Amino acid sequence: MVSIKDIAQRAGVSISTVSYALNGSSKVTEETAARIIKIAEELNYVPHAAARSLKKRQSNIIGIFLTDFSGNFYGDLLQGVKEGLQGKGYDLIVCSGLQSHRMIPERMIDGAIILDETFADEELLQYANQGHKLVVLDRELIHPNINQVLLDNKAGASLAMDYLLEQGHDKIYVVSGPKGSYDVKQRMHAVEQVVDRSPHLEYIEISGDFTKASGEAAAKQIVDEYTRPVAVFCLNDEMAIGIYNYISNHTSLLIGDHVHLIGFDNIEIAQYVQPRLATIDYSNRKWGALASEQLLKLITGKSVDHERMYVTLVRGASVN
Amino acid sequence: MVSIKDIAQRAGVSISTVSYALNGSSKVTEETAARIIKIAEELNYVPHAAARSLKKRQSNIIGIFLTDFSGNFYGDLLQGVKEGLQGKGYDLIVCSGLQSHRMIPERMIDGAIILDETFADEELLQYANQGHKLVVLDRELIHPNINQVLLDNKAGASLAMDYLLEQGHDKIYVVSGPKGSYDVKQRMHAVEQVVDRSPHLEYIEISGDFTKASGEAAAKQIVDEYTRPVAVFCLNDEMAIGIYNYISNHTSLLIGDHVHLIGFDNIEIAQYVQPRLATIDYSNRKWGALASEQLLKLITGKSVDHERMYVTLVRGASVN
DNA sequence: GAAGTGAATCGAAACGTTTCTATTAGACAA
DNA sequence: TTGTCTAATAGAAACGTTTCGATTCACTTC
Repeated sequence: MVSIKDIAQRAGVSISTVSYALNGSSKVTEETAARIIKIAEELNYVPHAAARSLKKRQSNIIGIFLTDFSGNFYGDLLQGVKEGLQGKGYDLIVCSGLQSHRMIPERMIDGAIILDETFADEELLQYANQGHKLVVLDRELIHPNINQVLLDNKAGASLAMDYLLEQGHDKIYVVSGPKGSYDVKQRMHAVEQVVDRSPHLEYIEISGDFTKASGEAAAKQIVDEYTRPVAVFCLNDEMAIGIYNYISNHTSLLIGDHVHLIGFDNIEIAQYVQPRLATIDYSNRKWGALASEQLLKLITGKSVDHERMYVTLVRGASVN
Repeated sequence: MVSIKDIAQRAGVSISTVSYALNGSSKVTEETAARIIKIAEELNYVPHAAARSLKKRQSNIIGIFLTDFSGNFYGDLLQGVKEGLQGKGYDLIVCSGLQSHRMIPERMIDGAIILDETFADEELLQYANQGHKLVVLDRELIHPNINQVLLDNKAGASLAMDYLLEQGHDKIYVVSGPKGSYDVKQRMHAVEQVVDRSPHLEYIEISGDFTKASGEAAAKQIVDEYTRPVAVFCLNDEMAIGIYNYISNHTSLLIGDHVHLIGFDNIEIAQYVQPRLATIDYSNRKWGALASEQLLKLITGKSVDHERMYVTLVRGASVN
């Protein structure tokens, strides 16, 4: 592999001159610079990322961490992050899995966006204490090196509950999500608030884990207990899809008729199932863009403000 | 940041001893090793990835390159790759965009899986010539440092065409994909073969680019020309979904009735649209696993064989 | 014409590792 | 006692950069 040293030799200059020339420093004459750059191109020179980041103490890479790659969730978010980083001199890498946590302390990346339950709060705080810059999307964490862009979960859950209430229900099944999840806590909290202020309303919590399979399990329970039309609020769309699957494969009940169903996230499938799934919408793309924007501010030492992602109700024939 | 040097100082040994101890070399006494490791833990030591990979000339990271993050395509593939790498000492990063190509020549990764049209063949061959190990999923490329795991596109396209033929069609619209794409060429080639051997069959090519939008545009053309029930083969499901969108929003025609439609890829949405989209199926997860397996073989110098991904027909009410 | 100035270039140290070679100190044999 | 061997440890070079400080040399300036 050709290094700066080879170029120096061929050009008859010192390696420092080559480095300056290649980095566009004004310390070197235009003509020598041009000559050096030409030689570099001829030799097909490419800088060695590890060497450079060892010396410069930065890699110009930022990482986004996801719990897993499957699911219909991430495409637009990643696209948003990528766009937010466009032209800022940073490259994006996507990581998943416990193994990959090491990228942060091993200083392979200059900053991280976290949407990954497999990180513990303490772990993240430790990284932040070591000077790493983080943006968290799935928890609340106060630290000078951490910023957060959170969904307005409470507003979303309230919207969903109110929509079901409009239909005159007095009993609502709520299919929850992973226990530790911040989003779940927030959403459940809002559910309870709605119930508290509605005299004749009760809710039944069915525990889920945000997967389709757990949606199917929930559906089974709901169907087994079925006596009259019911309302169901799934804390995410993925589980709602599971409910569609179960209901249509194992029963003759109809969604939107016997089972009034609303989800959360507005994943793409939501608009293709019959009847259309009512849900809570927000722009994943914007979320990603906001996150990367905040992270760049953190890295460059600019002041940051805690942004919030607003949500809206998407009505659908799965309710009413 | 604490380095090996700090540990050495604190333990009263040389840095080489620390390095040996931390790497589990048998050159150092068990007790000193234990002592050093304890200190390292106390100090919260983490190796500096860049320094290590500069010296060792490898990063223990492999990268997968995708054209873009959006689309309903990649989840399972990535999951498969990740699983294939499990416990092999390599971490996975996902990259997208022209910018990120640099990861390869800058030696940030030890190998790459390519499913990304933004790489030119020559570019990849150049990398291979420089000793980089690659597995390509979207083209045919012969080189000792390149392996390929390709879809059986021809079989898939033939299956799709034959399925439509079974319904008695004598005219088939084929919505194609990006011009340069290997998969598209293969599929179109198979289409032509089927047409050649079927006396009374003609096909009309509509150019597409694998996006939903281009599916909608194709649908418009098909609808404008509509006189009697037609058959449509979309070279991927994404465009087929575009056709669903257009037909249901702008016409009173019915898919499966007036328009017999089949796609390719069996994306998740295909099973939720009404009527179910007929398509060509293969396991993305397996594809990814195979790819990573081949890449590891390439990296460790084992002999490789060119694997192939087989496909099957998924019947659906969108045809017939 | 000597001293000073500034631009261009060079040399060397440093970043944090790994690993080759050298040193040290016991253990053992003669 | 002396020498040899071995196990443990230390020292130093190297990986490919960047960057600080030093050097050179052609010009001014007085």
